[in-house]
Amino acid sequence: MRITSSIEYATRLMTTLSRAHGQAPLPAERLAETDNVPGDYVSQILVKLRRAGLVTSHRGSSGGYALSRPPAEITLGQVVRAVDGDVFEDVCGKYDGGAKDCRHQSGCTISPAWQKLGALVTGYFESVTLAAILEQDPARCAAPPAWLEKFSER
Amino acid sequence: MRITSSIEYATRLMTTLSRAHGQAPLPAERLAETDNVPGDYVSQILVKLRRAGLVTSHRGSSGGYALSRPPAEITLGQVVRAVDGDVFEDVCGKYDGGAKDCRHQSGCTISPAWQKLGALVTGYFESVTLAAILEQDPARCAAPPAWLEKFSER
DNA sequence: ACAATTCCTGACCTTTTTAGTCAAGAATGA
DNA sequence: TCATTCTTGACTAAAAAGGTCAGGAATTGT
Repeated sequence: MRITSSIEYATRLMTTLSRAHGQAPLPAERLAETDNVPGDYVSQILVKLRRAGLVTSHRGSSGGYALSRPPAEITLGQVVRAVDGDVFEDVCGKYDGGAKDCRHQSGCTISPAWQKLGALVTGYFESVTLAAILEQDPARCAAPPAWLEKFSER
Repeated sequence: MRITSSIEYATRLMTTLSRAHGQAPLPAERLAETDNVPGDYVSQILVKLRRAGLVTSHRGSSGGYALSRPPAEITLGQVVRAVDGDVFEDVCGKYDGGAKDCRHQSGCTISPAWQKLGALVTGYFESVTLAAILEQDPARCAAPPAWLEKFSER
């Protein structure tokens, strides 16, 4: 389980754009330098962000990209969905090993575990805004979530 | 972000082996049928599970695979690590866009977000045992984790 | 001892995804 | 009008995922 380059790049770009919010738009090339994103790749990512309505673009000299709304109103989840489609892909219906029906075998015993994981990841992504990323204190929220224990109860 | 086929298959196999715990070992072919895992692929996965010490194998007729310890002492995390190496891969040092140093740009602003996600996912995997998967009530633990809100505080 | 059963090892292959490049064109502002 | 900047979509290379195959070694039942 991993963060793809697109997501990593996109979040870098979005945090940089957050810092520049309210100021002049930043050209793609400038963003590529600042965030160390491969030159031509950055455009592809920015296009996806624009199509998702997260950034606006302006052509011509002194053009570039800017956030379409304040950093506090953009979540990591929106960024991830913009570039990768889904935050957490559904398992059901895949890996059926040739079976016609969904073979989440044995009455779908494990399906709830994936669903909970999906909800956990999705919930996290939705709860984190760009503003929070910029402002947060890294020391906060370090404690392990106590509610997780419930799952391992006998 | 998704569950790979190896992980899905491995967890199916492990739940089936959990049900058979204490009984005669199950041959790979039998497991393949039961869990709808492609015939020759199942052996590869079982080998990894064995090398990780999660299952034992016995050759010869009436041989097969069995859990090496009770279902309550095996976590999803152990299964995932057995087949895929890591539960959550580190982002730092990757996607540096040609830069020599780790370019988690701008003083590693986003790195804490990935680390928290990693801790969340890892914590979940470690908290879930095979016994819990078999015994749990799907209705439980459905509530969204309240502590997540802390991250989005302004 | 022998044959059937079952695991073991590692090479091999195909498909999909990831990651990135490139080029021609259209809009914009100075 | 000209330099700047975004737009579009095709293209490609490398890696990972997903799966297959074959020859060999151990074990058990007879």
